[in-house]
Amino acid sequence: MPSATDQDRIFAALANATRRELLRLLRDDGPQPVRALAEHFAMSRPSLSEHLKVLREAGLVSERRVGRQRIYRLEAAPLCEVQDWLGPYERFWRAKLASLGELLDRIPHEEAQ
Amino acid sequence: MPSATDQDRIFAALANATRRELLRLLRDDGPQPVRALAEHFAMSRPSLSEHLKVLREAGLVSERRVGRQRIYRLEAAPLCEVQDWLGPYERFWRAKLASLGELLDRIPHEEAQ
DNA sequence: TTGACGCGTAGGGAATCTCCTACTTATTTT
DNA sequence: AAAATAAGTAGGAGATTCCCTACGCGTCAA
Repeated sequence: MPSATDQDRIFAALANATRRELLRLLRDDGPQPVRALAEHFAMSRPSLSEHLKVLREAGLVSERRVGRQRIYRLEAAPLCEVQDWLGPYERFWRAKLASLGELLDRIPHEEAQ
Repeated sequence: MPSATDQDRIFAALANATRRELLRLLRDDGPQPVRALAEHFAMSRPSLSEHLKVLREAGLVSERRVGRQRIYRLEAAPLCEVQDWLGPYERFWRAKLASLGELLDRIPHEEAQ
């Protein structure tokens, strides 16, 4: 493949449970150095560094150096792009949920008889 | 790896431009047999079949046999799950866009001077 | 029934992913 | 200055991805 698009990089970054958990930690606990993040994983620290690199290259986190630490911070902008991509599909699952709703509405009626 | 979760399968399925384009075609042009889908790609048809398999295993498409054709249809429910996953991040990019908005609001003022 | 069609599966090759254990670099502490 | 700390990089093993060609299976047409 010639070159990955931004979208490719974003979706690929999200396609891994460790990386999604990293994003969640940065969201819920705020910016943190690598060491603090690493405490939540069984994985080796260098492996985690590489996951952070993937997130960085997708624009999902940013890094700022403080002494010998590197504080990682969540950058949610690329997720906005995911949201936008999702938009045109929304009516499809709304349609599904609506017809499920109708179905569920009918059950109590029948039980009431 | 022990076993991929539903989320893993969904995000991984979306992490490929060909598969996202397949979903778009099914969304915009409705349910279609493989042959019709294949016309939009330079790729070999068997390769496309495998992409469809990945989408099927993620629950993003369903298949129904009609004669010797298999009609694929978009199933958007898993995308609803993506939407839900995105929810807790929303306030982060809203915050970013808001402060960008303030910044942009200021420019015309300064130019008006 | 023979051949063409629509589609999936098998098997394989190149590239990429995900993990590891060293090792390097930069900074802080003693 | 030496040791310790924080984190990235190098290199490699094993699994997975993504593409291909060849082939098998079921269905329809001649």
